[in-house]
Amino acid sequence: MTAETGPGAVDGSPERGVDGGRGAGAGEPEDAWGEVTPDAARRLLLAAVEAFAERGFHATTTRDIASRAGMSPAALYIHYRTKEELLYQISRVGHERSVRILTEANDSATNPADRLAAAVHAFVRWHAERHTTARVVQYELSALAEEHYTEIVALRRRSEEILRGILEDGVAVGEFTVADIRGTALAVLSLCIDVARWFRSGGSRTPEEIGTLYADLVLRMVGAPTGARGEDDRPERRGPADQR
Amino acid sequence: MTAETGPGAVDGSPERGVDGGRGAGAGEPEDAWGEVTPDAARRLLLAAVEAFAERGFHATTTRDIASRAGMSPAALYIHYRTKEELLYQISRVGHERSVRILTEANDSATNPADRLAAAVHAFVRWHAERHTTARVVQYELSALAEEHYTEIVALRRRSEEILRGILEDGVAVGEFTVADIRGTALAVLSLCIDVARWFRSGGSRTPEEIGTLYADLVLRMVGAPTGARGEDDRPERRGPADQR
DNA sequence: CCGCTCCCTAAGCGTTTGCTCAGCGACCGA
DNA sequence: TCGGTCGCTGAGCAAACGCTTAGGGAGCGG
Repeated sequence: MTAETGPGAVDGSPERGVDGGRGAGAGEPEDAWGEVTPDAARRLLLAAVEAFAERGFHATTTRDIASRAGMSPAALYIHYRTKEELLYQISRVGHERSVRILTEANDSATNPADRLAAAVHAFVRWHAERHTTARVVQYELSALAEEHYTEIVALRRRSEEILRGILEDGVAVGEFTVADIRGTALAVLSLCIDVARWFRSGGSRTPEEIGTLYADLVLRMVGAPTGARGEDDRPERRGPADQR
Repeated sequence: MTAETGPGAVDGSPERGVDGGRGAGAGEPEDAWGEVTPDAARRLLLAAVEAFAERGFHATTTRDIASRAGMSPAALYIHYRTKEELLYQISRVGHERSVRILTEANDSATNPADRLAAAVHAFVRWHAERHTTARVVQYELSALAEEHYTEIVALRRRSEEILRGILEDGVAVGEFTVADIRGTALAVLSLCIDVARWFRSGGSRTPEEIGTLYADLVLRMVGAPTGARGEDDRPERRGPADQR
């Protein structure tokens, strides 16, 4: 009666929630969480992301989240059953987004080198652009409840499999030279994820630039000929998504 | 009176504390913190490392730390003034160790490729071998008090400078091909550090193996010819920089 | 106008938190 | 034998925590 499963839009059918239907076309909402239905629930989610990223889940109080959203502490519990559910929604949506980014990049080309470059570029760019969200998504997993944790871990395994698949294909067709495919895939993923830890908005590099740098570094890591691909970075063009 | 600055051995002269005098020779104590003087203080430090690594600083209670060390909650405050001071000691000793590992590796050879390989190998190996400690050292910084935080950040900058220095030398003598030295140095450091996040003791790879893998990956990232693998030509063969 | 629903708040619940303090037993030089 | 120090404990304090509950006011169909 009070709050059965949190906000309807986020907890609804698997494809509803934040990122509508592959709206990559034109002006999609700048910040994620753009379509969480009760407006107050969206503000609370956004406030929680900021607070969790800044101080960590355990150091964040429900009073802090509520006041950032301009509400009383009790208002939180109208939209979410617990503080942990807030983290779970953030984590779930973020991981689904990660998997989708990798999947789309993987489908954007046929030869492994282009697929790998596109995947790393898009993945790294997301971690830099949305580093606040990504920090929570990637580094607060251990605060999830047991059931939620296992669900999220399954999504993470999907990401790892996609990346490993690209490396396997690349080795198979002779584009890559990799001795330890599984270890290298893990290292690449780790390299990309850690961007969320150190990236700051005021820095000298844009997310786009870091994406390009990292795509090049990773191609070198797998022994792909690097000089060949000059400016082939248009698997999907995007708007000027530079601000939140 | 009660506890002025914590345990004397840790807070003593800069070179005392945990890792005595370059005991690289034979059977040095397996765990770090081997020489923290009051035995109870060492047990508390060890307990804190475990607890912080497992649940994070904020989710760890002083009662949990004390009970892991087999003591009452009050005993903690005989050796440390606050819970944060425990974290500070762990962080400081860990970062000093990091800088020393990088410094020694940097001095272990003359040509940049060997220096880079040795640095990455040793740094990664430490993060895997002592992943419990390293996890606290690398991922709980934000819980430090302001004054302690700035002190630690200075140590981290030292690490970054050492690595950037190697890359600059390598580019200068033509061993490396790196467009963005600063960005690449950051990426390499990030790659190594993140080992502490995902490494588990039961895994299929030993710290030694991961160190070797990562040294190879990083040499590729900087465009250095990798001597060991495959049929690549050999400009200068690398010494046996495998041991430590 | 009524009466219902939906959001929201003020107040506060029971618990846990970091930390304190009086005191006690073991040890030790005299 | 004795007084003093050291390391530690049992009990507990004030504050902060996650979360609950009773109730109020704006909007709206009738």
